[in-house]
Amino acid sequence: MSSSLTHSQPSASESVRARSEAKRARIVDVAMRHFAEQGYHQARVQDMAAELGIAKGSVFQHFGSKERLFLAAYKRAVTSFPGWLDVPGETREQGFFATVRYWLLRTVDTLREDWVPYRVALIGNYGTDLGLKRQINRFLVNEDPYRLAAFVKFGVDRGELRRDVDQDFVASFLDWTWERFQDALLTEELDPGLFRRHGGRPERTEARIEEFLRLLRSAIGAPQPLAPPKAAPKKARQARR
Amino acid sequence: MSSSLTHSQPSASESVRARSEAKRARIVDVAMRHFAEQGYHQARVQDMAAELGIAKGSVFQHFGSKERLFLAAYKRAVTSFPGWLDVPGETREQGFFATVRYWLLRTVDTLREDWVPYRVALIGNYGTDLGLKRQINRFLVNEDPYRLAAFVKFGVDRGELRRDVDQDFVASFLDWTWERFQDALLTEELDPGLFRRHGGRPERTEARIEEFLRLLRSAIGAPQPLAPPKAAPKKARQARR
DNA sequence: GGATGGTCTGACCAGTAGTCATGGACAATA
DNA sequence: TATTGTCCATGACTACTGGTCAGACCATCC
Repeated sequence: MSSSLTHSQPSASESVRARSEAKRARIVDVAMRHFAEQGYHQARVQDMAAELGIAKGSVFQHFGSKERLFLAAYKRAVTSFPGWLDVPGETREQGFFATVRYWLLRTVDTLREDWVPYRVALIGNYGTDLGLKRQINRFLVNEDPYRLAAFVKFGVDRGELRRDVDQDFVASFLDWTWERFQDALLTEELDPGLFRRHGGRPERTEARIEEFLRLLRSAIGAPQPLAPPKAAPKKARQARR
Repeated sequence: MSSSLTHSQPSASESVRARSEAKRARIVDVAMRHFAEQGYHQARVQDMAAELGIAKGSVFQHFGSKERLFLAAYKRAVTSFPGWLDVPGETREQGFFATVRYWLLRTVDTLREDWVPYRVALIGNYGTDLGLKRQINRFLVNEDPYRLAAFVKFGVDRGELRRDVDQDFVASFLDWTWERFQDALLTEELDPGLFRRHGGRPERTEARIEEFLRLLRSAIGAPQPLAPPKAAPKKARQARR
């Protein structure tokens, strides 16, 4: 990116640089909120500048275009999320699907505290131009911010995931279903009507999660995970109406 | 809007109505192409009007806003697609997953002939505002244009789908995975780089489809599709195709 | 012919992303 | 302290778009 590291100027250009960096960060902060609250197209660069107490032109001087500003906000939002394997050691020891469950349960709670980054990610995934989406995708492919690949490898190494299918494909499958399910789950309270199923009662959330995990395990789990002599768990069959 | 249907005037208001309808149809036709080629935001209402040889104002008179114009285009695109069960009787008899395979194979070919409706659908799903997406979603929920519910019921009735999970949830799961896989598959040649996996060789398409079907069948298929005939099948390890 | 109602028009408006010449703040130098 | 040069903030400005509307236009109906 920059060549600041080659020169070891102590304070001069360094502080200037830090100053500029700090300003960029402030702008991105405000931009995230605006994008999250208004959506990409409704958000006004002018409003962000006003809130920051700076001129609109400054924003463009720093980011060049609204698209790139959003991209910066998107990247910050996504990189602020933890990776798949950033779970308590205890959960990690319980394995792959326990980790998936952990995140599903956790995300619902986390969301209530701070939904801004999630909303920005959502907008990046569904609510911008296809051109922007292409750049977003490139970022996701190159950076793998959630460390999905390592997570799948983790599952395979533990023998929890099937090996008769290309590992990348398993990762994709997890990615697809996880993302859509999470969106359905989260937007249910955050933005009702945005995704398919509209009626779900919130108190059924945990049951839905277990249902999802069952399907997911069937799909990508290793063939016989429950073969050995477990003490016959009485599978409650009350699911059917 | 108008109360023409209450009066049974034969030709007068009827022909006017037809005329108006025809014009709307022409506009939607052109709009579809423009949206498909340029994307939602890059497409200019002015350009569409110019191509049609009419004034921009007329477009707005008929549709009120660009959003509603796109919505009309989207609806036409989606309803132009066949439903899940609109397959040759032969395929239908082969069952649920054979039908899924049929559509996966078929869509790739169909796309090359006419990619406009597909592109419009894609833009509706990923490349507009969240507000528009909400309306799109409402349409999909209310109309179920692909007859997904009936298709899933078909699979359940045939005993090909598992019954221990809510039927709606199975439908959602199929919807999610199908859509993402299809997008990945189709955009691979149509728009490389739009979705996650970028490297796939086109000649591997059929293999990928079989891989997908295997995962899908594991996820939502009935537990033991190959149990009955043999006396004591020893837990077949190999997933049957 | 004249009245009537809907349709088309294009000039017009409001509002936004993006530009740029200007000027100021600040650090390095003398 | 004065000078100089670099970078950045500024806000007036442009280009262009979606959207509006009063009136022209036109087909139908008395």
